[in-house]
Formats: sequence, C-alpha cells, structure tokens
Amino acid sequence: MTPDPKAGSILLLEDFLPYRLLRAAEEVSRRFARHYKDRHGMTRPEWRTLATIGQFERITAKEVGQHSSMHKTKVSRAVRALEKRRWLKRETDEADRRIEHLELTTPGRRAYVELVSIAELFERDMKSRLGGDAWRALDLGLGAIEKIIQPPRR
Amino acid sequence: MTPDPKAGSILLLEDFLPYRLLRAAEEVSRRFARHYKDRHGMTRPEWRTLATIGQFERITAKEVGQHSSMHKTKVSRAVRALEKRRWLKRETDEADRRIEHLELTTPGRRAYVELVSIAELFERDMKSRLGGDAWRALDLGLGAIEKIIQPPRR
DNA sequence: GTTTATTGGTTTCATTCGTAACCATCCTGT
DNA sequence: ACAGGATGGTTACGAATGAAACCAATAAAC
Repeated sequence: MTPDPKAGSILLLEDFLPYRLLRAAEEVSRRFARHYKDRHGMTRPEWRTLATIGQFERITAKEVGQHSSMHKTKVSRAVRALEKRRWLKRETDEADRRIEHLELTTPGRRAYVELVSIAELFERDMKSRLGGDAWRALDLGLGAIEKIIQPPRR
Repeated sequence: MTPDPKAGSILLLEDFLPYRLLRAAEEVSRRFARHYKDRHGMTRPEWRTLATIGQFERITAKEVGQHSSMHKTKVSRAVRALEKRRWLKRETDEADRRIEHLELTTPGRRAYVELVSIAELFERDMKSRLGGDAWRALDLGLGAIEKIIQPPRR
C-alpha cells in the first residue's frame, strides 16, 4: 500500500479538502454524539431540535429546520420524538392554523440545560486539545466557508 | 425568531464548532458530489473507492477502507458497483485466498483520470473563492484535528 | 367568491447505512 | 493434525434518510 508515483494519478485523497473536511467533521460529530446518545439515547436531529428550541423561546418547525440546517422531514420526526418524551409542547397558531409553535416543557428545559453544559465541556476540551492557534484557524476557515455557502441562514 | 437572552440558555448552535464543521463539510461535499453524480451517477463510496484504487496501483478492499475511512460494507458494495461498470478487476491472492487485489481496468483508469481533473478543478475553485488565508487556516485547522483523531491513517 | 397556487407539516417509499451474523480461509497452540 | 481463534470479505436486517406525494389551511388571482 505505497502511493503510486506513476504519472497521471496525482490525487492524494488524504489531501483533498472536501474529503478531509468531511472526515474530520464526521469524526468530531461521532464523538460528540456519544455523549448525548449515552445520556438519553437521542439522535442527532433530536439534539439539534432541542438545541434550537432551547435557544429560541418559541419557534416553529420550519424555523427549526432553517436554523439547524435540517430537512423538514427530519425536523418533523425529531419533534415527534421529543414530544413523546414530553420535552416539548406544540401550540397551534390561532391566526394561521397550519403553524405550530414549539416550546420546551420543564423537563425539556432541564434536559436542554444539561446538554448545553455537556456541549460546552466538549467544545472546551476540543479547544484545549487543538490548541488556540488551530482553533482560531478553524474558526476562520469555517467562517469563510459559511460566507460562501448559500442562504446565510442567520 | 429572535435569540433568547434569558439566563441558562447560552448555546448558540450556529457557533458550536461540531455543528459548524459538519454543516460546512456536508455542504461542500454535496456540491462536489454533484459533479461526479452528474457525470457518471456515482455515489460517494464509489468515488472514494475509485480514487483510492487509482492512487495505489493494486490494493485490497480492506486497505481501501482504511485509506478512505469507509466501513467495509460500504467498500464491498462500492467495489461490486465499480466491477459491474467494468472499471475494476479483482484478483484473488494466490498465497492467501481470502484476499482480493483490486486494480482499475483501462476504462476505469480513464474515468479516474477524468475525475481527478474534476476534483482538482473543484479544489482550485474553492481555494480561489475562499482566498489564500482562509484556505491555509482551514488546512492548518484540519491538520490539527487529524492529529487528534485516531488511527493516524497515514 | 370560487378557483388556483403556496405554504407548514406529515407520510410514503425506495435507497443508504451500519451492526451483527455469517462464510471461507488462514493462523495458532498444543 | 486438529480445535479455537482471527481475518478478508459478503449478506441480512433494522434504522435513518430524503424526494416526492400528500393533507389542511391560507393567500392570490380573477
């Protein structure tokens, strides 16, 4: 398994940025996921939904999807799952009865607060492992990508 | 949909690094995927497998998985798909008949060369959009993550 | 004021995925 | 030489995914 120096090849997968980016992102996510999966058996869509509803007092499913970059079917399923746990409640909008406003219940907010602290701990740990320079570099690089990729979602 | 400044929340999903990283990576990958999907209807596992076999003259399925960070079932399926296209051939190892050596056929290598140039074009374009500073920052940041995440695969 | 288009959200369905079980082959120890 | 593991690779199966169809409800067109 030695790289082939022969002419024409010349793509080192391990240096190809889209590959590196996805690999790094998936591994980091996988590690972070262990925490909330272990803790409550939550999936990533559920975690993102919880995080988003927690961040905004009251929000619709559509807005959750926009804010957390999730397909509406993922949101729909995650909302149902969280509802089954009694971590959130829906309220149909009076003026437009298609819309449902989502809010966390008291246990839901408790879970949210707990998960926030786990997230912060994880991020701090990651930062300390990476070192300040790399952390800032990553922040800058991701910022540049975010500027490029469309609908600036905030 | 205004952020809730109330006490206790304090997690901005859009600033949470694991989230940002995955979102950026998925979007970049999605865009790159359009190219090889349009061109040959290839999936990501197939593209990675092709890229890996092209990079090494002759390689086993297991090594493909290691090099491209793919689960062995993904590799197995991708290899079969590429084989059906007649882009690769398998050769059972004489000494150890569990092992199969994989090589590209002539059309396979042709497709590989084409995809490499697409990849390089994509990367160049991405670099020019991001700008040199951000590009280098990203490279540095990803390098740091790679150093942290396990089996240093090279 | 009725048709027509749009929108928020759910459901269906085909595809993709990973875990685990599996098969065949090889290696180890005795 | 034979039992018990490992190992390369495939298969089976349940869970997750997203595109598209769908359902209500609202808004626009006329």
